[in-house]
Amino acid sequence: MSTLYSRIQRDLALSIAAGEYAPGSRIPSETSLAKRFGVTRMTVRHAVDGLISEGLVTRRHGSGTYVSQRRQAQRALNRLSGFTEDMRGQGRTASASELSRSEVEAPGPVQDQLELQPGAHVVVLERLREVDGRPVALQRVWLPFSRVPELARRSLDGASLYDTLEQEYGIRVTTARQRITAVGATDREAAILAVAEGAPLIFAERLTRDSNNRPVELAETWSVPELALWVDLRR
Amino acid sequence: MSTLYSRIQRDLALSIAAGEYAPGSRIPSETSLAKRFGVTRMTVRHAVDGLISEGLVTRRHGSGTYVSQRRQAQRALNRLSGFTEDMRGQGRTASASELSRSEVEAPGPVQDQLELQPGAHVVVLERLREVDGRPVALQRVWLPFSRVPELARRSLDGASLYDTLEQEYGIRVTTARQRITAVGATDREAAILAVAEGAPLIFAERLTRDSNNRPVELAETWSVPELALWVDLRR
DNA sequence: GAGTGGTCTAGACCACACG
DNA sequence: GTGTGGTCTAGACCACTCT
Repeated sequence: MSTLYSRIQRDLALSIAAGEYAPGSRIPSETSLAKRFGVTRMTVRHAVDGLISEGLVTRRHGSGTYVSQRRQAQRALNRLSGFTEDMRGQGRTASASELSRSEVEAPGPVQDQLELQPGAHVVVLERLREVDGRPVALQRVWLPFSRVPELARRSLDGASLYDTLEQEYGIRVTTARQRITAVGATDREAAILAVAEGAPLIFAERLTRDSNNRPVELAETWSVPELALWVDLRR
Repeated sequence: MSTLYSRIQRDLALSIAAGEYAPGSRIPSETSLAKRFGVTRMTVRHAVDGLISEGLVTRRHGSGTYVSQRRQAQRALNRLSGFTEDMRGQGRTASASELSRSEVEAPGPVQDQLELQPGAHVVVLERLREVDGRPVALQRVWLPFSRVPELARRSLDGASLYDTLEQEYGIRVTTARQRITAVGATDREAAILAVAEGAPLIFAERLTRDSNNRPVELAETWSVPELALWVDLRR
């Protein structure tokens, strides 16, 4: 983790967040950054590549590398990342509180998507996500009980789910397929997220897989519209 | 365009498409590919980086680089493509009818996003998208008038906007940033899309750029929830 | 012309997976 | 241990932008 390029990437990201490099302005050239950090230009390029995939800067051939315009709190879709990680990258404070935690027999659709045997059990977590103190998303996560039995009992307490999966179970999530649509808030969702009943919400359903391509997690997320998603596309 | 890495990337992509490297199997190591193509490993890595962002392969540290499963679907989903093209890829019949077409002074936010001078004019197109005969999306597109003056007068008549831009104006769209959220239908949107007023809609705002990174098109799309979006993610 | 990013070389050592 | 990808060096030349 503590590679040179990732530290340079973080340093630059912090400078941008601190306003040292303003939106629309040019960051120092790759050559000068290489000199400043005492590395080669290739290493600086690797770091800047990371900033680009974060959406923080864009390159212009022959001209320079420019800080992107300020965005609202948004979730990047290009990378599979945890919620907390995402918000931190945008200079925001994210927290999570656990609403419920249980172990149940997998409902049909969940069983299908997680590729479980009939009757298999799942751990169900419900978490409320907050950004800068305001509730922004309600999340329901289904995990195969056989792979993470302890999670049925122990609270995550705001810890990153992906970190926990990796550190305690050796499960590394690598890919996901996400479906995104719009729904009207039910009375329960409205109450939890402090919006009107029927108000539009972003609904995302994500099936995450590990490095062996086995399903790890089915996550359903209801987000307020302010927490827009964004994605960069190439032709 | 004919850089070494892009040719190697294309060669490998063709080999995968031809089934020479089957899904789930390992492609040759970077060292051996470097030898085969007569380049350094860094150049091969650049090519493989491209295959990864296309979703064609995944790397596993210490193990190898493997051809992804479900590759056709991934390609279609993570690529910048037109609406008609998108629907065709899902086996559906898409059509478009033009609701309005005009030339106006760019409103402030549009001017900002398209990076226009104050007072610059834009062409505004409104189209209704239909799939299998049902209205599914209302689209409003803003284009800099100075770049596509004739579009203010001539109907597209269902022709692909991207094809028209490329063939008649030599503008090749290459990248886009898309923001996705949920909104409630206004009375006009409700009437056009045949949903209730206030019903949840998917709202996507897309800024498309050409190969010089200059803004080409700002597109706003209101879609019915049935027209969900799919995205594949990698960590 | 000067400065910027885009590509590429020819090596090196490290971290990880697997038999 | 061997082979794989991950990182990094110290240069070089080219393509593009801006003035």
